[in-house]
Amino acid sequence: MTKRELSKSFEPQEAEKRLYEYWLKRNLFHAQDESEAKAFSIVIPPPNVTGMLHMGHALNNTLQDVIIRFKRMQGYNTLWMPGMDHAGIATQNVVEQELAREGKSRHDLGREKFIARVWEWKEKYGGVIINQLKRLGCSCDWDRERFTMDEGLSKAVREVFVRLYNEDMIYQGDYIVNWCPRCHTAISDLEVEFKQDQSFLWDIRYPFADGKGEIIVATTRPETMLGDTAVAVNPNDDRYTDVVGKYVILPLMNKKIPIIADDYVTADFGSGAVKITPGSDPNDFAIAQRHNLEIITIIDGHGIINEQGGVYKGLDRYEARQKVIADLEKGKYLVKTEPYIHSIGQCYRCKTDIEPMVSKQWFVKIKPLAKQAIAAIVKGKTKIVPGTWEATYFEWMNNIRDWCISRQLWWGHRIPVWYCAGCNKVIVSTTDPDKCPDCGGTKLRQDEDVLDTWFSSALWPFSTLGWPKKTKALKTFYPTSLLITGFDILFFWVARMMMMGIYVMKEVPFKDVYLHALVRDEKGEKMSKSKGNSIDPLVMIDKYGTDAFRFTLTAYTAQGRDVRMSEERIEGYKFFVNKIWNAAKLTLVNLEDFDEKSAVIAEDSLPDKWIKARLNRAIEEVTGSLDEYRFNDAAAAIYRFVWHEFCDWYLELSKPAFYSKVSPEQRRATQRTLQDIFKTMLHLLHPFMPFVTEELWQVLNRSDEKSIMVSSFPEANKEWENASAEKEMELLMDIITSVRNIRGEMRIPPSQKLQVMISVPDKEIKGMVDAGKDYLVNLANLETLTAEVALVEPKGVATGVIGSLLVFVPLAGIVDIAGEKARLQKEIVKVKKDLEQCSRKLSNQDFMEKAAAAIIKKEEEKLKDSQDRHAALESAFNKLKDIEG
RNA sequence: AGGCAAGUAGCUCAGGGGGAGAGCGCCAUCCUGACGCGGUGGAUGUCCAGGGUUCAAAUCCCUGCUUGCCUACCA
Repeated sequence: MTKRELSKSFEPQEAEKRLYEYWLKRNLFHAQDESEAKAFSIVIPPPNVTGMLHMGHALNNTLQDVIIRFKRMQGYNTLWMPGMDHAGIATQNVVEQELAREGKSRHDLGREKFIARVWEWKEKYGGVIINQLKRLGCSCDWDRERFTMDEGLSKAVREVFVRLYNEDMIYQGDYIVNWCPRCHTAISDLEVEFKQDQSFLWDIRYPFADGKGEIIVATTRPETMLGDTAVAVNPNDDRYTDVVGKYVILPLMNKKIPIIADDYVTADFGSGAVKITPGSDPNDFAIAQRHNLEIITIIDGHGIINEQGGVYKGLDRYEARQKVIADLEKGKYLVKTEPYIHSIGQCYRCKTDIEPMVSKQWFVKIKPLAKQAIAAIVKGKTKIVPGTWEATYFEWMNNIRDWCISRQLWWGHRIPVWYCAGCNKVIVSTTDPDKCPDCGGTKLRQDEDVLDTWFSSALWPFSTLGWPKKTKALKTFYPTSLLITGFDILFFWVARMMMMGIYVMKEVPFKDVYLHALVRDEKGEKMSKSKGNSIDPLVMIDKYGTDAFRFTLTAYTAQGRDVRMSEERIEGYKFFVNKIWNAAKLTLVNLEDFDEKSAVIAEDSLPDKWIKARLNRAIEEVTGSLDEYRFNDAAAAIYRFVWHEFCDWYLELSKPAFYSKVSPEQRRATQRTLQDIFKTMLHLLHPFMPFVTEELWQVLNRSDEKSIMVSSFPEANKEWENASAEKEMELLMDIITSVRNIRGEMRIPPSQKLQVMISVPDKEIKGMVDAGKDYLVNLANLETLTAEVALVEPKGVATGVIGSLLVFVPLAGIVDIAGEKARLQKEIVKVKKDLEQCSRKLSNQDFMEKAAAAIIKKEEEKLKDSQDRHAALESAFNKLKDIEG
């Protein structure tokens, strides 16, 4: 037998690297395309290729890895599909900035060279996050790693686009879209963030064309008046019924525009009349379509006034505002200016104010897709956890608007549409055409736009598995079992995957969706670089080790709650890792001479039986909690077991088997239990703390298995259930705690061994106490212990009451009567409160008639217990009074 | 403007119709054979407020207050 030793403490930095490589080398993260085992699969929410690991990633991926390792150990053919997202705008920005430092723009390079440059950047710097995920211990099947821009996924994108197009689900048209003047692209409604802005509301006078009177309109964007093509009022607004159909003169532009009536206008806001600028406002655009109004675009893609803006041409939109206001004032058109708070749309990427702009874009008709995606949740084909999110999902899906999928970027999936220069034929094809199918012309021009990054992400659950090829992996792992992601991308991503999955695969993309909360700082504020309150996960990992960090995240993850990360708590769990390590050290020492093969083994001792029963319960709790994605409960259950049951009690209780004289058979029995329990505990801990458990398992393990991560997850063992051992042990623990309490309260030094007497109510209990004598003596630090049925209370003792059992601790020499009286008084007050509460209930007729029988019985037992306790305490108290005289 | 969630120990949070819990912190004590990153013991609560349902409410319902978030955005 080789002697196995552990270093003084666990060294995460060194071990984590070594063990991760060990797993990789043995290919343990790999899932089989085909297997007899049931499949379990998760696709990773692909991080941006430009991304760096932040707390959100750390939480998200820790939770995934916990479930993945749990399922893998349970014997599933487990796939965690990793990969990255090409992040159109973000990545293009990064490379453009790089070019800018060289004094160049992407236009200097041209499209092809620019894209080549982005790929170059990607190879060189992209995907830092993948290595960071490895440091988190993520057991992804890296052999399968995908990228949304790789060949296979690009093919999937084209395939889906063409299918949607052919089925009339994609259309192109001139519509008003959210335009980012800095990114120079359209973005979807979801990509606009609204920010409160302190601004003004300007009232402007529009004189009637016939020279008599005027109409006042209010606006937050005076510069857009240059493109006004109407003024609108509510059709039911009596003040204006006469003027509908008349014309006003648009100030500064000196142009006649009509007054129209539309329900959109609220009569009781402002003057009840609205200027209509279809080219610069989505609502106005809708009105223009209803009324066939002229649509004039006055602001170009850079946010500069164009030739339609007359003398204001060339001015930036904000400069134009100032000049328009000045000119209106000069012309006496400005009625008033009042401070006004309103919200303004900004680009979620660069925070530039959105400029609503009419342009030619591609859209997906979303309603039919949404309908099915709603039905799938209603029917329970996909379950969202926590369920409260389902309402949010329905709300959004029911009010969904067509999805603008074209982006005026270079980096992304170029739209697979070509235009024939010869006959203007529109060719939509999965492969690049070389000639026009109609006229045979070869002068073909591909659409300039690329697709929204989320378009490719929406296909992620099947595109990563090889679709459109009918791969074995697809068959085995689709629909995936679970998706774990933050609620913040419920619409961006989850909803769109649901729609696309159902549309393309005719099956939901995942059975369960677990939405976790955001990670905030201790004060509950969102972590951000600009606020300087963000905690870098990698710094935490360096400082406290991955296991402690992961355990913290898991322990924090209660359903529907934000995670308020505090470094102190991570430190606390580092101590937990250390505790496990030290328990392992003791275990190893105690197992040193363990002759596993020996057939001569005694029956389990009481602590052995007890710890097995407790472990059983812990297994059930951890498994049950993980099955329901109750991560915090799982973490709490295992923490409690390891620290407060195994370490605090079992290791102490088993010491006599190693330090005092017991039979070799008994020693072996305890060694066997110790080994079983410790190993099982490691298995139970592994999904949360992969590294330290592997390290310890390697030392402890004697089987041929390669790694704890492919060994089996514990299952509750019926033979280990033992309610009577739990009860018996509880009695002993109560006695020990009672003695310790007296010792502590009465200031009896720990070094002083005590001679304790116990009065037991009957022979059965006496039997239990006698049987547990060694444990009591050891853990309560006693010199002698005697137990007698109905022992009369001796003089000069402190009394502990456990039901009808009395513990007498002699206050040898240092009879602190006042102290003991105070202690008893405290207890008496407590028990009196219980007593009152209890008897009040039991004397309540309504309670006796209506409460459940079990509750009444419990209440009655409680009463008796309290009465016994009370009597015992009072008697002890009175006896002290007697002594005092 | 609507919607959702939450208000429980000094802090961070579990729990969820019948005896108020954990971790950290705090106090006292202990260099007991793995662990001071430890052991042992202890103190601490108008479970946001008000009303209702119930034999019984921290828990369910209503109202209000506070906070956070989401959706929409009316010039």
